[in-house]
Amino acid sequence: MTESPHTPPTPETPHDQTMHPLEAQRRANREAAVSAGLNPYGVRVDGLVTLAEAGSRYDEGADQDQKANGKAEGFADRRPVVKVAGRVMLLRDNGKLLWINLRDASGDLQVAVSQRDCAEPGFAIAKSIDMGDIVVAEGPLTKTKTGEVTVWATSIVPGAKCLVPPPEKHAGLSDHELRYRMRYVDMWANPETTRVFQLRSRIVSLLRRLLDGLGYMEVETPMLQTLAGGAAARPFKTHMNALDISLFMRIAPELYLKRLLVGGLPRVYEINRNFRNEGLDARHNPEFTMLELYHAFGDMETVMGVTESLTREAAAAVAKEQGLPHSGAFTLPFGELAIDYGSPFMRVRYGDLFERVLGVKMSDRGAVARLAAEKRVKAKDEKGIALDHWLIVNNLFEELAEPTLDHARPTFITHYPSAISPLTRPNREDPTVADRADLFIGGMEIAPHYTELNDPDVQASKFKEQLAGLDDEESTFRNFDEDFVNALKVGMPPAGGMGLGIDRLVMLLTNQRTIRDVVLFPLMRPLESQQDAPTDA
RNA sequence: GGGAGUGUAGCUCAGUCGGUAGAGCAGCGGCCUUUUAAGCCGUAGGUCCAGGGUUCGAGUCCCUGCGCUCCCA
Repeated sequence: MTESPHTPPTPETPHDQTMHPLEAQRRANREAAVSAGLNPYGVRVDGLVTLAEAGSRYDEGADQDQKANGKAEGFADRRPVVKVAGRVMLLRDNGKLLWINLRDASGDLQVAVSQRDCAEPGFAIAKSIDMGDIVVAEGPLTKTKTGEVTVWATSIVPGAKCLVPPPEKHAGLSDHELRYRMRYVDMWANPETTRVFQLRSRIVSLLRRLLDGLGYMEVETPMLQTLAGGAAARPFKTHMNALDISLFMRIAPELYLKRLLVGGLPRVYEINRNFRNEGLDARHNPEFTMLELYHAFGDMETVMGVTESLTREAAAAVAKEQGLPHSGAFTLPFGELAIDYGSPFMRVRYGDLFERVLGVKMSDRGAVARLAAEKRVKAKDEKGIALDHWLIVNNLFEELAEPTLDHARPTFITHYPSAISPLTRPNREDPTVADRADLFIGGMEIAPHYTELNDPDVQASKFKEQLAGLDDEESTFRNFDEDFVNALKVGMPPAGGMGLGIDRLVMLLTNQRTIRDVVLFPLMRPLESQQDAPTDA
């Protein structure tokens, strides 16, 4: 990669040999603060208000009064005085009057620095400011003749020097790679980025508040696990020196949360990171956030109700925040869709949808085989061996039936075939279908729901079946969880369980098309200069 | 894993048929006390992702690799 101010210097490339001229210039400009006796990196400042708050304190009457009578003998200026800090986004230097547009996480505000009204060294500091610097300004609020609320500075002090040239001032930072690698620039160059993460934070705290109100207790279970259970995914493996054992980053908290039901907690949830050592695309980041919850003496229906109300409440909060309708059949935009979160979520049985779209019963082996051939849906594995009937059914379902769902209506698909839900409890009335329901919104799978298996003997045999089907590679990280089966032997109450993908939910509610836009620091391939030296392990 | 696109100044982007590397913003030197992407005059800034090939000549064409983006599995 070519040398640029955006390439962090490494020990092997000292500053003085690689410094970009634009950085050198900014270092020189930094000296203005030093020679004025100020620290270019600032000091503690008390009494700051956000830029949005400062702007809202503008007093029209006091401003008019000042403009009319300001020069009169003994006139008292009643304009509110504010102290603000922000990053310099725009800078217009008219010689003896400078216009500075500041930005913070709350918004933007203009500051005027007049040689006549700003005490030294403030004016000298203002003259040395570079775009991207953080400055602190204080002064009364006024409106310019074009009507813009402005802090008329009586003092300016440095907050922090920006030695790296900021992005272009109108086009901003649009290069996706740079945006993700330098989120700390993206966040102020593109205020929309900060807004998404503010919403994400509010959504997650609302979910916690709602769950707490419903009597669920938040818990934290191991992220480092000796067995990577609870889902079918490849784990990240690490090593613990003290005990000289292998550990896995968890792929799901499920088996620990269920142990807590055995321990007597009636309703538990965890909102935390899972890690899966798999692909990386618009909907997958190797670490992602999941809300997983369990409800003792509930079932699939119980937790479906919880998911529906959590989703609706979160959507309503986002809609309200944006000044959109948030009751009745209200919607939020997602790409081209207007997703209806207000109406009751749709429900469709897997088998009914299959039959309606494909015209044959999923249990009709002959018809399914003919249909797979006709529709050219995968019916053989890599070795050319015919797939199991139910796998063909699922391929047909995922390719042809699932896409026909109305993406603008959140929909639960229920009654999955037991044959493709190996770890799930079979339905009491019809054991060929499983007590499992998946919520789909906007074409994305958001949350699976289960009536949990709590018979230790059934669980043990399902573990064994699963292990028998593993290839050599899978066998290296999957194992029989004796202790979990032992917990079930102690006795787990019947329960409903649910797992809600927080990143995908946030994507939907904030109208972002990729998971990288809702994860603050998405995983990126490291730059060569930032790679760790190879280790022995 | 497959396909498509893309990589040029700090940033955002042009670069025609293969013929001297371009613009805007940012920067630097001036002027300017009500600007809104301020304006005006002047000025500097390049490993065209990397390596190889074709050619008198490659940012441009070909090959290989790498990064990133999008789509598909």
